Amino acid sequence: MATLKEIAEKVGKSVTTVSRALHGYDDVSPETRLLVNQVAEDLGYTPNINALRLQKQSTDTIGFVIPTYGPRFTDPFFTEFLAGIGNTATRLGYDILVSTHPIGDEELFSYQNKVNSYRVDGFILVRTRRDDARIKYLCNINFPFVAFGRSEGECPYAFVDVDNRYAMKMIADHLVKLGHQRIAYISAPDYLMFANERLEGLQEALHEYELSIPDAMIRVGNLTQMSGLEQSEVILNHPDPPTAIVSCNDLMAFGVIRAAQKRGLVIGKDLAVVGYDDIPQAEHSIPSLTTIHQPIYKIGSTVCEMLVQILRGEEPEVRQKVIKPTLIIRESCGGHPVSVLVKEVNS
Amino acid sequence: MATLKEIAEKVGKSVTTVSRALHGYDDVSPETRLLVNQVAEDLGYTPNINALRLQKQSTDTIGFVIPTYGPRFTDPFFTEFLAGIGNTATRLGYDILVSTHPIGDEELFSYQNKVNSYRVDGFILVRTRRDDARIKYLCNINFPFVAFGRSEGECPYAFVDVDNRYAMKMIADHLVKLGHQRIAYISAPDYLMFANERLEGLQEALHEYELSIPDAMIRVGNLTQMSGLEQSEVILNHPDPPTAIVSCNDLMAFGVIRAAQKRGLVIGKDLAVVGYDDIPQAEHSIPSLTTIHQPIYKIGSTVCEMLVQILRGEEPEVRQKVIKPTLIIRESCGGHPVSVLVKEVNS
DNA sequence: TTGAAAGCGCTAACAA
DNA sequence: TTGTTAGCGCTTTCAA
Repeated sequence: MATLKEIAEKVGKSVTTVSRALHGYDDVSPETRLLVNQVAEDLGYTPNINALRLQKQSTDTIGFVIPTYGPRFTDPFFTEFLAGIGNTATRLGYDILVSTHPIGDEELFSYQNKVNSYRVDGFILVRTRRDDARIKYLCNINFPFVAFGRSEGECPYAFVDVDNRYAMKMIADHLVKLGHQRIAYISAPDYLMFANERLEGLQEALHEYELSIPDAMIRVGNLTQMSGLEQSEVILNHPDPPTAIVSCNDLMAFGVIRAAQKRGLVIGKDLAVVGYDDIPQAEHSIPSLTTIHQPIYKIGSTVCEMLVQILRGEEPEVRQKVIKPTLIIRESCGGHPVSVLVKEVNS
Repeated sequence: MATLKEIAEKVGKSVTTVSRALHGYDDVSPETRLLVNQVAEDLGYTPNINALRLQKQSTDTIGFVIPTYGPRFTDPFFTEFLAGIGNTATRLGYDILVSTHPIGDEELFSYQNKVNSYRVDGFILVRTRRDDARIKYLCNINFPFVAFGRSEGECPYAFVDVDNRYAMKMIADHLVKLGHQRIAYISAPDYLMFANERLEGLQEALHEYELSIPDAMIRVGNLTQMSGLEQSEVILNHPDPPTAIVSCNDLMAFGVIRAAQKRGLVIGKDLAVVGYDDIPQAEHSIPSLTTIHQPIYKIGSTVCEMLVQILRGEEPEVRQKVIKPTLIIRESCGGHPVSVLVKEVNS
């Protein structure tokens, strides 16, 4: 409740002097400074953030619009990412203004509104699209942002991304080494940049082995477990079913496992399954899931740091970071661990 | 970039008149109003939110501090809850200021800081504690908030809660009906209000059947899958192990399942497992999990609505809502569904 | 070493 | 129907 004015009155000095004393300027007498600090302390003075913001025309706030798919929205990705940017933002003195918006045309309003009303100084973007209206808009008006993920188009914006092609190459190597030739893939909608990259990456990697994925073995899901289940059923119903199914995220991979188990297939023996994300339950499921690990928390934290650097006018050394993910080999593709486990479970 | 002043200059009127025209006051000539609106439109005028906030001394912003347990933080609860409050807040014209903070003493600073610097008009609290410093603080300074969950202490604050005792009664009834007598429980730290209520609820319900849980059969986990696994191992190593294990959340229940399967127990036959939360994978896991369903999205939405009502000075009809959850019976406790499934899987 | 004045963008009481 | 004035809380230039 305390304001500079109140302190000024108590101290018998002007508001200006109080302000300067509090900021440690050296053109204030030691006694005044001491007194001012004392009184400010007593009154529990904290600057009014809105006055500050109005005055300096910036908000020290970062916008983060979470793209949702529906009310039942629980992708574990977001909490971990949010923790990454949240903790970092707090550390650097920034607030995070979060809102949620279903993917779609009016999603952009959510950004425009925040820009126009001076609510935020910059944005963090996730789930980039190949043709991304958000990126185009922000680039156009030259508004600061950092994205997790690349996009098509020529705007040279700052981003952190995971090397999806490299990841798919590791998966392909692994599966081929295990003897798989008929491999299916469950992708996500084509407009999502990562879905596209992963699909292409897998195809290219298999191409090196003179293998390819038949069109019928490529299905598109919506990233939920349910949809992984549905799409893998289509695949498994095929007259010439695959021996391995790669999914572009873990949630759908669990759907695949569920579908396969439903029809009596033993994962790791009759069918190999690979996911992508390494969400916590990937480690503890039965069977545990072979998948690609991305350091989500770290990525969130890095993206946030880069943005703050940009906001502060310190151009970051690297504006485009590409991180190599790791392949985590567990039980769902077979090999030694699985056969052991299967015996245990069925005994 | 446009301000009232600019519009005023373009139109040749005063700032005041422009302001009034834009707000639809009726003491502005129709021509002026039309012109002003026209120019405002052309210039893409949006009010400067910080000026507005400074002027009316409120922020239309709701604070939400997510209590975290560590960097790897992916409780699906939070995204769903966040979607609930986020969508509702947007609809009602409020912003959500999110921050994350590890549970602990300095968690309170995060609240005090936001209050003192006028960053938010009110808070939404989750994961209430029996002795909750946040609640005490906010009650003390009479700052608006609504919580998901009750607390001990005499402050009559507004909350939404799930009837935990009722939920545990349903679980007890179900298990006893299936013939279980030796039941174990994996709880969460005692300071968490819900953990305490659920434990007491289960004990009371079993008491009606003249049953009780031996001390050795009550273990405390930290809500993660890993910890469910660890605690259930202790329980299962007991010379006289239980036939059913109830966990106070789904994540730990999955840990229990994992531990049991590791030692060759068939869930639903050798051991019944019950969770709490009904997170998405509860439905799709193998075996699927019998658990308590709470409408998290709806609760988030309701909590947000109540808070906005309070902020607007409209006292909500009910300040303390208690919701009855539902028991979702699936495969993990056995009965018909499981035996069928087990055959399928093992065939 | 200090203070007066102006200004950030907006609203509102009051006067004309 | 419109404009002047003051004020929200703060920083900063300029003058004393």
